[in-house]
Amino acid sequence: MSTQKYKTGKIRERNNENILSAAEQEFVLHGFKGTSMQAIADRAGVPKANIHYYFKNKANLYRTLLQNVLTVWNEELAEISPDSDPATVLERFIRTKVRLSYTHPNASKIFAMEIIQGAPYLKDHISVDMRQWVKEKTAIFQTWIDQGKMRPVDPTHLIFLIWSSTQHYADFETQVLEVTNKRKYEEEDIVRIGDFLADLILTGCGLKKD
Amino acid sequence: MSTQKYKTGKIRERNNENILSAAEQEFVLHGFKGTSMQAIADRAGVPKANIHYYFKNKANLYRTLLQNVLTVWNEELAEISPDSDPATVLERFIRTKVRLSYTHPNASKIFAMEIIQGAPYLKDHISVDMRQWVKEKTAIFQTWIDQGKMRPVDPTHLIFLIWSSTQHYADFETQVLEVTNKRKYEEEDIVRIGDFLADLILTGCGLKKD
DNA sequence: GTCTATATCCGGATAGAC
DNA sequence: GTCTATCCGGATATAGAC
Repeated sequence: MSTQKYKTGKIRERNNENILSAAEQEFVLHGFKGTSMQAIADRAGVPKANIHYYFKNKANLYRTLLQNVLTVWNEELAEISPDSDPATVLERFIRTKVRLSYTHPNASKIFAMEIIQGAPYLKDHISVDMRQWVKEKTAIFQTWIDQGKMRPVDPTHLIFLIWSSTQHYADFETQVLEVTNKRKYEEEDIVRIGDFLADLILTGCGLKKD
Repeated sequence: MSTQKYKTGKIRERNNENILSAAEQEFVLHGFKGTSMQAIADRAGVPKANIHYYFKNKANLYRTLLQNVLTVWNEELAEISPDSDPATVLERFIRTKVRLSYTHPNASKIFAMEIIQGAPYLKDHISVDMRQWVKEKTAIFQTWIDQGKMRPVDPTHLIFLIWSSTQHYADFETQVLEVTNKRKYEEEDIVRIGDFLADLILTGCGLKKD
């Protein structure tokens, strides 16, 4: 800082972003242990030693990325109130998660691999924050069920269903694109996926007219 | 073979199984690149050099495991005929996949990580066999829709929904157990999950009475 | 703050004794 | 067929010149 030669850390900021972006891609491709600092450095276009200077070590860099994932998801997922209309809330929830799979596929993939491998860096977050989040949301779903506003489906598994079916389009992108013979998702694909999932799940919950 | 000292490869067979089982666990925990042959050897209780003697190299061992996954899935997933009852077929498909997530969680996890990382070893299988499998099944779903036997939902995305929602209980086992505050799945959990998914998806497809 | 050079250790794979 | 010893490239991390 005292010897800062450039205008207010602009270079540092850019380097930071480059490194985080490069790390994200490498961690998706090879997992935490399988990713080398050298590969991240090469992709980011900086010397390997700089990454250690910025992030201390590999685990710290990885934790920063995981934290970013959780932040994005928290910011985008609107609040749910028991007074809201169930169909509206569920549909917006589903469509938001589908869109996040489209806009932040790597975030979803890193999170998925972390969980699959036993959540060594996220176990605390899951057993505290995430459990609390699910508890609050299922309570609201349950009041709707008690009021006869929706079919009596298990609220916890409903959340798992929405999580899994939406994140699938990010995590299993390769499989989806190969099976449907596409090169990449288009805006219209995302709309159609949202249409399909909202329609089927809302119908399954007894929240559709027809 | 010529210098075989033990009864007809019994030891070799046991070693093979030990190595495969150990490798499965290590690959789930650390991914392909992140897994070391030494760790597999330690877990299997054999010298590292033996694994190279049995499987030549790491990629070969990994490919063997992937092949086992595909074999298990193919064996267990019953055939679907257009003359069958849609509700019966879909419910059996869902419950079979839920049970496979319970009985073979590591198989599902290795497959999931392989796909998330871009399917470097399975791309061919996906773009040929899997695409063909989906093509056949969606054609059958479509005839049911044309005959008015089920609601007009997109058959391809219906398959993705069933895949994602069922495999979720294997791949995201850690998250599901932490959120629901359980130590491990019990037989009754599997039945309840099957009940929930069959009920919601069949209702969503218009295949339920009430 | 940045980057080169290096220390130290671990990776996959194999040679060769048994 | 089994296992010890070893090769050698690549891993994380840091020391120290600039």
